[in-house]
Amino acid sequence: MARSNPRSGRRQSRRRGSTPVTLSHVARAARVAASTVSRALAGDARISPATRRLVERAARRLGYAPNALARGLAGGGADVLAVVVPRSAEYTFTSPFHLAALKGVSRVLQETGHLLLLSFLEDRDYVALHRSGLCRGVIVLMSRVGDRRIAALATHRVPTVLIPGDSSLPSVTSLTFDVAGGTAAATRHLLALGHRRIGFIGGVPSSLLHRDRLAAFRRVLAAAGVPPEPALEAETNFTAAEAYDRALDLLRLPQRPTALLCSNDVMADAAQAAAQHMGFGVPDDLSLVSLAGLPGPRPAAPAMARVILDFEQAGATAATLLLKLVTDRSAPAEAVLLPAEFDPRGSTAPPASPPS
Amino acid sequence: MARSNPRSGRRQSRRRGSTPVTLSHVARAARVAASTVSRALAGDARISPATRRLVERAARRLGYAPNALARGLAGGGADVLAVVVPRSAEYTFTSPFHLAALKGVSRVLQETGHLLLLSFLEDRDYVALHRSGLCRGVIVLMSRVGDRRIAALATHRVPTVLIPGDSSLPSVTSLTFDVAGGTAAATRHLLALGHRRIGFIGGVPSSLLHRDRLAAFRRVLAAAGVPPEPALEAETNFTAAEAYDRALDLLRLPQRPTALLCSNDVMADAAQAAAQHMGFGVPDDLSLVSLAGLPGPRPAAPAMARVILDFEQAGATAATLLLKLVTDRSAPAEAVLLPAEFDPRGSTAPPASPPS
DNA sequence: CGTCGGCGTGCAAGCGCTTGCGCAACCCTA
DNA sequence: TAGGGTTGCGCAAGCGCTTGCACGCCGACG
Repeated sequence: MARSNPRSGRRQSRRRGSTPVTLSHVARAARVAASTVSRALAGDARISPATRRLVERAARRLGYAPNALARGLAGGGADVLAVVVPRSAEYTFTSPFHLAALKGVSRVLQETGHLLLLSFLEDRDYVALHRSGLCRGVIVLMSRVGDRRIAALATHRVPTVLIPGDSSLPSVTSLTFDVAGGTAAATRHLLALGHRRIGFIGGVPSSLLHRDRLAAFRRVLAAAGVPPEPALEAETNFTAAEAYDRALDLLRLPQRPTALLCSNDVMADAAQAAAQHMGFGVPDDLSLVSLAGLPGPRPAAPAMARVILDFEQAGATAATLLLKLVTDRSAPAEAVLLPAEFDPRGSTAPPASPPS
Repeated sequence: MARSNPRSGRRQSRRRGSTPVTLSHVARAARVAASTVSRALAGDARISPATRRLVERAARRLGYAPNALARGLAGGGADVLAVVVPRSAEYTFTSPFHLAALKGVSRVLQETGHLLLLSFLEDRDYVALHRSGLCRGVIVLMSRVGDRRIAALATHRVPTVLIPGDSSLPSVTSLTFDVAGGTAAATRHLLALGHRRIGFIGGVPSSLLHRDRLAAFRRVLAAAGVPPEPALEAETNFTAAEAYDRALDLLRLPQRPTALLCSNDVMADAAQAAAQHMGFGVPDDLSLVSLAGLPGPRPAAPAMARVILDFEQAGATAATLLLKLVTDRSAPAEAVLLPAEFDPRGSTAPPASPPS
């Protein structure tokens, strides 16, 4: 052990070897106690400026890198936040929405000098992840309703932020898009254009966003006196392929819908392809609305009418909120509602045959 | 401290509170020593099956979750591998190639029960990341030539895998696509079709892949007796926007190229758009080749002739190699060469005006 | 001139875990 | 029944760091 001989340790101060430089090495080099080094590097006000400079120079000279494990063990934890996505890595790294959220989170973490732990938990326990000490808090992206692991996070008081939130877990800080409002606006827009037979191509029933959208859709129709028609409501696994098939199904109905509400851009594009396949033009023969699109221009033509969801901003805000939760464990849970504005564009028009 | 009173601790075994359950809690519950619990849970052969079962049941009953920090401090380190990308999170989460590699890495890590630490290091020290103990090894994605931080990883003996490799660092395990071979094949293909004025829209000069491509391009041209023409070689920052502009520049040349080699699919698509903008059809007026495409079908028409780079496979292999390096620190560095096959498709044709 | 506050440092106790070593108790053989 | 070798477990030391507390030094006060 080099450590057994302080003198030799100091002598080879400029070594580029692989011997890990620890606090005590710095302490010996600076001729102070390890605790003084720890405090000096942490910016403790009790350490005199002279000593601090001494320590800092010694640390730099030796190439000291603090051991996050030890620091975490002794103190609060490492400067790491986790993002868990209850979907496969394959899907996560493909979904524009997940990616946008990850961008936002990453941006904030980088600005604040934190590291990102990414986990695609399909089996692992969320609480164990935090218990392991590897991260100080977790952001859960697109959790499913009734996921017991999320509830466990709450009972174990793990700093957590949900995107979107789960109304059955009010004690957990969450960011939720007002998809109900956006969907309602989109539905009203179609009603105002004269549509009465409106199809709804949703996602999986356990999706929080799907639930909110479907409820809003039904509510607005009911308020307008349009009788509910289950045959016009379809479920998918949020993929383009299934959206395509369901769109085909709906368009082949004896009384086909004159407008289609799709869960997101990817699915709306698929529905448009399906319509095209059947010889229907958008928006002349069929109005199309995407209930989730990222901000910014999209190349497709005609410009799709969409509800805009800024997932990147949501990710950034989530990270900021989590950072606050982590530093102040007693901070109250918040439930932030993010806007989901409907942006009507070229893909909608009055139905071809005017309503009777 | 609940710990001060073992009895009360055992009594509330089924508590859902937030008191962290430690090894010693399990030890008391199982009436054995902490070391025995540690060994039993680690699968040490010295522990009798009976004791092991006892310990396992106690651990499960208490909801014990090992502390990765402590484990890492005492033993080798946490089960975490890091992927560092020397680009912004913004870019990384947008580039299909980076995402594909991340998919591959994630898949392997999930299968082996490891966690993924993601870092977009623009300033931070790579070595410090490892010294911090937070990860056992790092995968560097798309590093630039001469990045001193990569060299530092080697001198500090940090388990590292590079995608792609850097030939100036033979001691670091790396995965490199044979882009030279792919580029050469593509260039020869164009030459065989009769093209003599071939444009090259590359990336940044510090990119390893860019260098290999450009060198191979020049080499093949020289071997065919085509005189070098610097005006036909363009540099970009790998974005569609710059590729579009450079393509426009090249196509406006008095003696415009009859074929274009683009660094990747995104840039080739942009070049096609530029050609279209100028009224040139592909492949009739202009042959187009992408020097980097992911496997699998692409929607664009005509099907782009491409050099296929399976980044997802590369990511998976990198993770596997890194895992090996981590467990066996004395394992020799490997330099794996991945295929980069040229797949000629509809976007190339003989030049409109036959060569003189 | 003796004593009382700071102020700046050092000491030592842990954080939760792994692991080398020692020590019983056991079974087998002679 | 006594010797040896296993087998199964506990003890305690440490991994590198933070932090409560004690202590020595200084000037300032009475």
